[in-house]
Amino acid sequence: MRPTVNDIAREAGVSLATVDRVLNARPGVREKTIRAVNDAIVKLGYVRDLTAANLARSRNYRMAVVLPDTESQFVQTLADALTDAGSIAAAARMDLRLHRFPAEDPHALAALLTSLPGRGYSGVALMAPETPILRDAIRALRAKGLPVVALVSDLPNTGRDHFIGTDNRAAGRTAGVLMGRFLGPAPAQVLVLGQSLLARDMIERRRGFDEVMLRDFPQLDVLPSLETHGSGQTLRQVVAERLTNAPGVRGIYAMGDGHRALTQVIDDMGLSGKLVVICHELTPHVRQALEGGEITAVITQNLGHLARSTLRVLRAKADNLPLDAGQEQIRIEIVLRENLPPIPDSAAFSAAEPADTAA
Amino acid sequence: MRPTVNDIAREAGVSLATVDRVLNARPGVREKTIRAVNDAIVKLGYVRDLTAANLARSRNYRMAVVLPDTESQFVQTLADALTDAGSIAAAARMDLRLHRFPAEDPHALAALLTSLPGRGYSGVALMAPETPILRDAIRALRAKGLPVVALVSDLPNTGRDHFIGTDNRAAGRTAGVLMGRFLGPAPAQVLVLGQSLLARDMIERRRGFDEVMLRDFPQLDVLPSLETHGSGQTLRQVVAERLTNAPGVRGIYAMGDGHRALTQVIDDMGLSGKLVVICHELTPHVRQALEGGEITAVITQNLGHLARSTLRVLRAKADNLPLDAGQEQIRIEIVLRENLPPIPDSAAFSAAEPADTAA
DNA sequence: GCATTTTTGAGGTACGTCCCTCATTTTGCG
DNA sequence: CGCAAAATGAGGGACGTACCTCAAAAATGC
Repeated sequence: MRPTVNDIAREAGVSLATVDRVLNARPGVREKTIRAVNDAIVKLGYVRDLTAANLARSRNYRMAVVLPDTESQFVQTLADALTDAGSIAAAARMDLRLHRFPAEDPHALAALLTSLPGRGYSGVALMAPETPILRDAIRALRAKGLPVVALVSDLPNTGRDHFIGTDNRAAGRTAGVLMGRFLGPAPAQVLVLGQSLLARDMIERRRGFDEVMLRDFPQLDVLPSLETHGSGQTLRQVVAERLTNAPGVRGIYAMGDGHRALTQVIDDMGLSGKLVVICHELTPHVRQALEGGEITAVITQNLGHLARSTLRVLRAKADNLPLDAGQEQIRIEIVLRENLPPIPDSAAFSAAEPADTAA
Repeated sequence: MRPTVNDIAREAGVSLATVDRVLNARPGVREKTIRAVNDAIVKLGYVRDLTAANLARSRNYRMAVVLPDTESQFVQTLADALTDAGSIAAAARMDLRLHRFPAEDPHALAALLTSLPGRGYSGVALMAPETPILRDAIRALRAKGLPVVALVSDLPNTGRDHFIGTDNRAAGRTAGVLMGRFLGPAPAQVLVLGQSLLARDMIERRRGFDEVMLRDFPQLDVLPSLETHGSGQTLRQVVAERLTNAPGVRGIYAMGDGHRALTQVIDDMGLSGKLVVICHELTPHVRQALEGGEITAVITQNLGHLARSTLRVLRAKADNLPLDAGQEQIRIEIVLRENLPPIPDSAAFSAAEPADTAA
């Protein structure tokens, strides 16, 4: 049998109340007694039973997730992943609520954030570009005791409690190595596409990409970024024009969104499989293009993992508990057609229990 | 407030006892009543509180993890990851125990497995090569109600409940694409190294590798596998000999263990950075060789994830609950120097609580 | 309509921890 | 030494579910 608080009390020769005081860091216990209790804890190998602790606390975790209302597949996929993770975590007292804000309206975002503390939330996860208004709003949240977690794109100067996502500079470097090695030793030109919504991400990726290209692949000529501003129309035009006028282009690095339009141009020009195309984020479109050969490699992050990590981190922060750093690290994944993860069958339950509606 | 069983009872117009019978699939309830209760559950959005349920069940999960006693860094790293995950899961009533068996002795393994049911275990995770004796031992375990989970290397014909690891064939294919694309269009020879401990893995990797090489990179000449039998000595000799006698070798695919010896040969011959070297499993040595340039790319799986997944799956199987397929899927990861994940600082706690010895 | 079986209700205890109150003992200080 | 303050003990209710027993009610068969 596992030792319980009662065993600790007996072992330490103190009362249950004292053990409790020590365990929960309540005041009014002598240093010496604290030591005696801790010794007993170590000696018996006591581990606090989290299920019982959580029950007793009867704590609820209402968390807000705030995302831009962009209709991009990436944000949509992320939202889905978060919703999924949330519905599973509901069994552990989590109550995750998604909020969207107008992508280009920092004031609306700030207003939304300001309204959260009054609504019973005990944590916020947020994906948004960093602005001065946002910085203030986040500081205000934290001043009210709400932990704030940055999602996907870091907000380093806001004092956020944690960042959940990949190192975009390293992701750019990874894209660079793949581009360089896939293109081989012959001279060639590389097209870089970006938008500007999450400017920080784009800048960091570009920086990492250039870093590697300059250092390791001098034979490759990386053209200046083309801004697409999230418009498929613009992207198609710009890319078609470049590919026609610059026949030396053999690689495309798509840092941002708009993969659908990109795939289309490549198909239209009959270039599928003839270019090295590297992009970010494994959305359904990208998956298809990877299988179809329009896209060569994808640098991505596991959104399911990111979503679950978000919930765990929010909870740990709300309880002021330590994190398992290894588990919360979001990896930079490289996906080729050959290691495309199978689509997990969402109905792939392996249980045999009949009345599992509530389980 | 979240609805509880009491709310369900009131809503359905039945007693608490009946709700309990329905929730836990106990007999003696009319079809009609079951429906009424389930309707109330849906209507109120009731979700069983797992923390309370587990507490009430006061169920303990003593699980056995059985690994070969190979002193390879991979197995050692895996064991460490499992131990780490186990100590964290202890707070959730998990009691993970590691067992080692003599790598080449299926009888000893079978004896070990047979001894488990009598020792209070409620699940087994196992990494071992498939043999007829093992098949029988696993069947016996399952007949006694112990779920059996295969680790790293699948045991498809044993009736194991679940497999936790990567698709080795796909991993081999991935290695193949990288090798092919990294080597470029010029003809070259590729050396393949393997051992034989976990024969199934090696065969599958080789098959996947060849599949891609034949189909996509006909200019590359893949030499027959060299067996190293896990001996660094042998590996060094064999590889040195081949590299000297076959000057066309520009790539090495190391399917199995022995990275330390491999790195050494490459360094000794002054070939660091001049060959495309692809291997499996990101152990500390491999990480170092990746940074040093002796190894170009690593196909790996996240052992931390694998370990945590193992615990979750064992627990779910023990409780006969459904799995979250997406979360339990172990991905085939490609690691280059540029996306080498930082070593998670194991002391990177972000809590501020003082008396956290027991938390 | 009666006996029998099946279904339902009522109530209680347990799980391990949290958190509260009130009394009692010990300690520190003048 | 005496008094106030600090430390500790004793006890109990709560969290939400599981699981048990026994009695009562309802459905079923004849």
